[in-house]
Amino acid sequence: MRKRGYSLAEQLLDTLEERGYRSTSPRRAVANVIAGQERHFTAEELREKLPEVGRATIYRSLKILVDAGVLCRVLLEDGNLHYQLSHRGHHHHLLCVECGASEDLLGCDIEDLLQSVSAAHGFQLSGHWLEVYGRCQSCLQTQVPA
Amino acid sequence: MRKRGYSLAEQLLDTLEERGYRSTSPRRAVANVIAGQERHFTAEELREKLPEVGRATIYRSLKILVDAGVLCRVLLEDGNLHYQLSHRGHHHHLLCVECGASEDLLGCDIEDLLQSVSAAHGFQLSGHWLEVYGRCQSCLQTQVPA
DNA sequence: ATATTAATGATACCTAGTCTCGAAACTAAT
DNA sequence: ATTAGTTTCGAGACTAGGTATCATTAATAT
Repeated sequence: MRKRGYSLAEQLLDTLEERGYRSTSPRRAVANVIAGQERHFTAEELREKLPEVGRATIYRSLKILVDAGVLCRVLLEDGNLHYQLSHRGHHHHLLCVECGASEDLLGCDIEDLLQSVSAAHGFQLSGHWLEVYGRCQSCLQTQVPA
Repeated sequence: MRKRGYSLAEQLLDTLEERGYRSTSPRRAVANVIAGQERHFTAEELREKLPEVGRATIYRSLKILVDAGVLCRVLLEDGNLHYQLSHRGHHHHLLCVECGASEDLLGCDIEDLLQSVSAAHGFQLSGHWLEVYGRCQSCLQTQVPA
């Protein structure tokens, strides 16, 4: 839908502008770092990479991006909250506990299953939270190489 | 397996003793409150009910009870951590967002489903976290009574 | 009874995040 | 280009929820 050379960071900023947010230099900095992020990251990590950006601004930006749907919150097994770029729509993550890789879990029947199980209990489903932890293919292969 | 009149609070303390923990008066107080708890509760709520017990002791006790498997951590939709008595084994919760009621989700195929989905992605499953939110039967019924 | 060890509470500390507020920066209208 | 009206900013105070330290106290083993 957009011209070539249109970077991810620019996309993020455009999404914000569409929602009435101004394009400011701290937000550009945040967008650039996030766009270059290969894995999920914490607010603290973002802060370390952008020491010139105020703490409140980091948290504000994260919140805005989550609300806009371009970032999603991820709960790690240790209970820590991370963020990662979200691919369109509601989904869940497969998180590698070794290298931190994550994959989106799509096209599976979890939603339907939950719906029917809830109904069986007389519950009207309103939401759910699911994270799946494990070891990814490449970590399994490099493991015990001797 | 035990004599009659054997209360839940006593069971909790026995579980601790079996694990080498001493039976102390703060722990008895904690066990009594937890045993009488009908819903999930926060560390803070426990603290309010036991102002004579030190903060550190409250948290230490909760940790021990979670490790022992008699309590489990529950993540609410608002992101807050709660605790509730766990019925044997690994399971998930249906949590009513209106009244706070919770039911264990048992005997469903979620584990199997996750196992096969993970395998399809080349992941070796090590764990997962699932909470399901909604409205329970009785809240649905009392809703809009006019 | 005594020695040993575990557990306690007070308090200091920490992490992660929110709130406040005057200053700075962005945008739109002249 | 200036200006007016907003939004956003960062510094720093503050908060919630939890952990670490440690001298004292209490529970158990001998």
